[in-house]
Amino acid sequence: MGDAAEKTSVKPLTQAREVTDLLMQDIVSGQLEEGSRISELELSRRYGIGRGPLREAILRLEGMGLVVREPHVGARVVRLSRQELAEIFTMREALEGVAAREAAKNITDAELIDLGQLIDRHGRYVEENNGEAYMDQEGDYDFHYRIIKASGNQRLINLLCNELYHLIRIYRKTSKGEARPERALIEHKMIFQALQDRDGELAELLMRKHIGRARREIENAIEQ
Amino acid sequence: MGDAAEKTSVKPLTQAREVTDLLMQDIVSGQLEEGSRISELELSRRYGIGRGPLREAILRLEGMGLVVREPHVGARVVRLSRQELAEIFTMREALEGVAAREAAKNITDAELIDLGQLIDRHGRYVEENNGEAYMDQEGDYDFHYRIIKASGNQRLINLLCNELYHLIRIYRKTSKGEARPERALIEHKMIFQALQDRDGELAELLMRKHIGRARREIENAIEQ
DNA sequence: GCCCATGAGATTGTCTACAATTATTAATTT
DNA sequence: AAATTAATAATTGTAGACAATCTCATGGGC
Repeated sequence: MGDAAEKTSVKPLTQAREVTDLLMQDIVSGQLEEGSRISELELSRRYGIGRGPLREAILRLEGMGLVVREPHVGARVVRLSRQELAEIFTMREALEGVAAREAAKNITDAELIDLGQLIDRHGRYVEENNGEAYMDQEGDYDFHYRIIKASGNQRLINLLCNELYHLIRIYRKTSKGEARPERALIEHKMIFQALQDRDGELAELLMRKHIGRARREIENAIEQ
Repeated sequence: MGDAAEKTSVKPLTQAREVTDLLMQDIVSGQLEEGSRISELELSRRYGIGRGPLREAILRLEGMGLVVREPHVGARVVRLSRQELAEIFTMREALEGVAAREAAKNITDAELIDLGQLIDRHGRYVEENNGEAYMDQEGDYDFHYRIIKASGNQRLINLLCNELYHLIRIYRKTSKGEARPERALIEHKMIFQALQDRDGELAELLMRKHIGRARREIENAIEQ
């Protein structure tokens, strides 16, 4: 019961850590657009800190894949080609698949109820807005986040939610949202049913199909 | 056709990058044992550099998961519990599964021949040394590395070979090698056959079973 | 007119010093 | 004697200055 309390170490915020979050926000929100250079001097002045902490922030974001750095040249916001994005989705397919499988084992009844309500909201929204994407896809990601979290695998959660999803968010702003939200809703419902039935194998299979469809859409997109 | 040449950017080596490799070696080789503190001043003196580049090295290793840092306290070599290691193996199971699937599509005939020879060497070694683990497991990892590389998915390659495997190597030195090398050899042969047959689905299934067995051994290990 | 070399400017890499925080030790109190 | 508090030492966080490298513009040669 105390396993949650153990992790409750309130880390003191250093400038470097604060700026890491700010810089990440600027990147995933599109404020700093993909491929644009990141000047240490300029950003350190903008955030009102020295170059040291800012370099630490850049280093951290590089570790997350949001930033690409080249010696003696500098850092740039990452720019993903269609193929690289497809590679990420291939990984996501596999990882969220196991996340769904583990979630079927570990999800609590309370979490299941919440998830069901989320799907209901999603359904009403699609109905009322006649097939429009749910809240700019945020609702869709909410669904996925919850299942990932319910897996209980801390490393899986971290990789998917704190690394891959940020990368996907960068790309997402340059693309239209879910192409067929009704279809997504149906698949969500099926996955939910599998979780309710505690059928891990089916949950994994369905999740992989669900994400695989998105990957294929990316791969089939013309140009680049 | 020039896609390979594009990536051939010979990055200049900065002190920070050199020391990152040195420090990583010291960690994965066990020179710096798991859980031990990493003093910035001490290490910067040992490597003959300033604290700045050393901090960069630590930051990078933190991004790879080899080092854990706490504000105002310092960095330590990561220490994995049995459960955390099992979590990593769960991810590896999924990721190497898709790697095998992709490899079945993309592996070249030349790579297949090399892989076959590696298995033959492995087989002779096990025969001659009567069931002993093959070269302290390095041969086993060689097999896995090649399949991962053959997948062609750059991000998958990077995550598995440059992050997860280093973590596993830290743990490995405190554990005995493969428990049943004959069994591993059989499974390797089956995976190889699936790759030869270009049967991606089967390759994935076999790879997942293969790694799943290792994960279960970890989970069943007593204590901690 | 185009290509290559040279040099000024700008940016990143590194070092040193200082500030802030934590860990440790010693003294004091109950 | 044990526990608490205060002072000291050690370590990390941050800032600023200098060195090394790259970029870009200018000028010269073919």
